[in-house]
Amino acid sequence: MSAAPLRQESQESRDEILRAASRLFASLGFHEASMSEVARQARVSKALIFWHFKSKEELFVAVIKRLLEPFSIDFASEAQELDEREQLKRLIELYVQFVRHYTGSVRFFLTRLLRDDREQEGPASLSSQIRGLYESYRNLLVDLIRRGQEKGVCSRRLDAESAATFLLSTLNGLLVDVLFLRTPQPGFDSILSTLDSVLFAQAPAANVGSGARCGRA
Amino acid sequence: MSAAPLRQESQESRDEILRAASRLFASLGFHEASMSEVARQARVSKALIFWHFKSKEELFVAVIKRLLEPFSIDFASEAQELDEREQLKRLIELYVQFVRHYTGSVRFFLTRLLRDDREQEGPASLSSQIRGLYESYRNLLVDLIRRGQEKGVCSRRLDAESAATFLLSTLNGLLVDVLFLRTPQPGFDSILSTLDSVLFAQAPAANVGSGARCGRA
DNA sequence: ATAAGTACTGACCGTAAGGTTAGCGAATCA
DNA sequence: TGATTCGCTAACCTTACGGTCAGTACTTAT
Repeated sequence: MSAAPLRQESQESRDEILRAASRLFASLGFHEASMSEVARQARVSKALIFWHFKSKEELFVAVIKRLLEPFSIDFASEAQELDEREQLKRLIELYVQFVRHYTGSVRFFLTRLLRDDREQEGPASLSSQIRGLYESYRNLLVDLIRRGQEKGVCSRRLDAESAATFLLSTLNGLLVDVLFLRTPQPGFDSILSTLDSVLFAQAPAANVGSGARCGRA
Repeated sequence: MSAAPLRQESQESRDEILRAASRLFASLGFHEASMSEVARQARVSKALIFWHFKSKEELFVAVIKRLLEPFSIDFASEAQELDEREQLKRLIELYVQFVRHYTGSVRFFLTRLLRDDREQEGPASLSSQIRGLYESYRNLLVDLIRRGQEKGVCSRRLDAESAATFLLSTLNGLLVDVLFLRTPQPGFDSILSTLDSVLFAQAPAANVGSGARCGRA
């Protein structure tokens, strides 16, 4: 917000605050994380937090903004020359990697999505942003599957929309396992290879046999 | 807890409190729901709550206990004479119905699961109870699939464990859709029928059955 | 009748929360 | 060299929380 140039100390303390706040909001949620604790962990006075951010809400928004950054990778631009099947696999891999890498943030976002009822949820709200991100990932999948189907790479048993929904559903189920049940990724590989065979099986599933394994690393 | 017989008034106010508390805990979570608000909504004095339950924590536990009750249906006892395929479909249907019917409670439980870190999580903790419930549902699935495979009703492409994991993963994904993204279950039916064909894979696209339709109004 | 216990309330308490204010030392600008 | 702005803090304010307590009407048991 500040258009004026900041001295370096200011930036440093601001960062320290944001880092502490991220940690606390992520592990405790908005309401249970107190400003005093943020101040303690950032080793600054509580008043300084209110000098940088005019309210707890504003600090929260700043934290969110920071956490959302790594999500904005431009999927589309990467892996342009791969065929549809490989691109699809890459997308799935990205999803899995993302969840594994940013588990804390993802948990945080999910907590927000769970809490935010249909309440006044401005288009700039966190929930909306996350839903938007999710939608664009989904659209990428649909496009890719559709193109794959046109070229005969993907199974045509389902229309592209349904296939994407199914794929996402399974991926989200994986996410639930990791985040909620904390199972040490149990059927990860087998699930992914099953997905693979559902998506790419030309012939009806019965005779896919061994060729469907198409293993991940 | 009170072994002594209660007069009726006592039971009524106790129920009223539990009902208000359920509502508030479910929509706001433990920390944001205040005892004063519970008292207000239950139309009793705050002190009465502390007469019935000796702390907020204890009230919370009582609420949980009550919310968990409907989950303890004995799946195994019902639909005994159906064949494996039908039983499996029934189980899936139960899951879907359950999520739709107890959406509030499920959201509440998920919130808890998200929050409870590896912290002191006694075996009697809510998280453990939920995980236990989930495990028994899963075991039911594995058994059923295994029996189905022995009788040649279920596809043998995956071992029973993997198939159950896959099935659950997809179901949980559905749950994510309903709870987090609040999509008006778009691919519900198509997902279920895809699942069906993966599990039973003899003939593609045998519909998962009228019971699973779960039509929205 | 009376003593004991049940079901309940209004007023109160200590604590911790989010947030404010007055002011201090150091850098910046005139 | 002042005056001003920046980066920061200790102390404080208000509010709302979980929880307590003294007391009161009503029921039951003796």
